[in-house]
Amino acid sequence: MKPLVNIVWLRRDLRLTDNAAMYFALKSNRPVVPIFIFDTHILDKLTDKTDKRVLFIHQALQELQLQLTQLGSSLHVLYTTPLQAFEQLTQLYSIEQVFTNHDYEQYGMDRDAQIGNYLQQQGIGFSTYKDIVLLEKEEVLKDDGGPYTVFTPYSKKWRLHLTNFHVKAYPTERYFANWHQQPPLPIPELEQMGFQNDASVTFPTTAVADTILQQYDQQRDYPSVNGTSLLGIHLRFGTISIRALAQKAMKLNQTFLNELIWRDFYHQILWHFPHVRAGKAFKQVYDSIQWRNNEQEFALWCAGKTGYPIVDAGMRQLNTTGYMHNRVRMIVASFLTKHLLIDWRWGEAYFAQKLLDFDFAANNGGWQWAAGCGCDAAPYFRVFNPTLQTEKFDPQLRYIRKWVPELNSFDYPKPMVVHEMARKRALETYGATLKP
DNA sequence: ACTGATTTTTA
DNA sequence: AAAAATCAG
Repeated sequence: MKPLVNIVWLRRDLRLTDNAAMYFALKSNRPVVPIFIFDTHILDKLTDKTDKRVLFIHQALQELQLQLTQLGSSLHVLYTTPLQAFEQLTQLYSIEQVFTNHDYEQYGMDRDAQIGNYLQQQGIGFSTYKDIVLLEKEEVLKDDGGPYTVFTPYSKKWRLHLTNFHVKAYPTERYFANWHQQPPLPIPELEQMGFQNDASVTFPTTAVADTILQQYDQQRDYPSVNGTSLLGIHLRFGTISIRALAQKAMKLNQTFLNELIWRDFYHQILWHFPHVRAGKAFKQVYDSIQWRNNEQEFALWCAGKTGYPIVDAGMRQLNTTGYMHNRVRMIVASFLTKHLLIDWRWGEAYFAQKLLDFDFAANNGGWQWAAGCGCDAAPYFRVFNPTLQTEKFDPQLRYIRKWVPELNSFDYPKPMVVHEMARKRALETYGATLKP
C-alpha cells in the first residue's frame, strides 16, 4: 500500500524555516515528503564539472537531510528530469497535492506549467506560493494598473505597500510533526552526476555582521573594502529567507533595503515582460545595434587581459572566486558593451557561467542596464571611463593590486583599445541605430 | 445582548 | 493590510 502524502518540492528555497510552500504543505492534512530534483536539463548544460554551485546545493541538501533525519523524516532527492521524477514519485507515494514556490524564469515557468499539467492529469493538486521575493507580480502596480518600468517610483510604491506582515516568518516549525516519517534516503553523490567534489571550497556564511549592513551605504562602492553582504549565493538558493534579511535591512540600512527592492523590481520585470524572459532587450530597438562581436577581444575580456587594470582586476576576481564586486560588475559590463561593442548577452552568459550568486533576473537586469537597452537604464551615450572609475572607487589601487600584481611590470598588457577612440566608436555605432 | 474600539491573528 | 477575536461600556 503506497503511503498517502503531500509533497513539498524544494528548488530555490533550501531551508526548513520560513518557507511559504513548506508551511502550507505542513499545514495540510497529510504527511509531507520533501523532495529535491537534480534536474538533468540544467545539469547537462553545465560544462564545468567542478561547478561550485552544484557543490553548494549538494552541501545544502546534506544539511537539510541532517535536520530532517532528526525529525524522523527524509529528504527524497532525485536525479533525472522533473517529469520523470514525478512519474517515479507517483509509483512510490499516493500523492494528493504538490506544494512549491514560484519561479519567475522562463525555464522554470515552462517546467512548472508542464508539471502542473501532468499532475492534474493524475488527479494531483499543484499549489505554488510567493517565497523568494518580498512583493511579486501584480502586488506593486502603477495607479493606471500597469507595471512599473522605472525603479524609483516602483520603490516608493513598494515601500508604501510593504507591511510588517510581509516580512514575518512562516512558522513552519509549528507543524514539524507532520513530516512523513521514514528512514533517511541516500542523496546522489556528486561523482554519480558527473561533478567533482572539493572539500577545500568554502562559501560565504549566512551570518552577516550587523556592522556590514549598518555601513553598507558608505562602503558598498569600494571594491577593496569588505563592505558588501556576500549573501547573493544564499538568496540564490534560499539558504536564507528574504523576509528575515528584509527585517534586518529595515532596521539597519535603507540603502541595503533598496538593493532588495531592486531584486524584486527585476523579478517583476521578468514576470510582466515575456520578451525579457526570453532573452530580448527590454527596449527592442537595441537588438538592431551592429555589435562588433570580436571573439579574440571577448577572450581577452574574459581572461582579464584588456590592459585596463580595473576591468582586468574584476574579471580575475570573477574567474578565481566566482564573485565580483558589484561596482566593478558595472565597469566591466560597460567596457564590454561600449568599448568593445560586444553583445551584452555574451557578457551575461559569461557571468551566468561564473558567478556563484548568479540570478537570471538580477544579472539580466544589470547587463541590460549597462548596455543601455534595459528598463530604467543608463542612457546609451554614457560610457564609463575606466580611469575615472578607478580614481573614484579604488584611488589607492588596493583592489587592482590585489588582482593585478604585475600592474607596473612589462608583463602587463597595453590597453587593447584607446578609451577616446572606443568611446567615439560606441557613440557612433549606438547612434546609428538609436538616433531619431 | 449589542456596538464600536482595540488587540491579536492571519498567509 | 485585512480579518478575526476580544474588550469596554
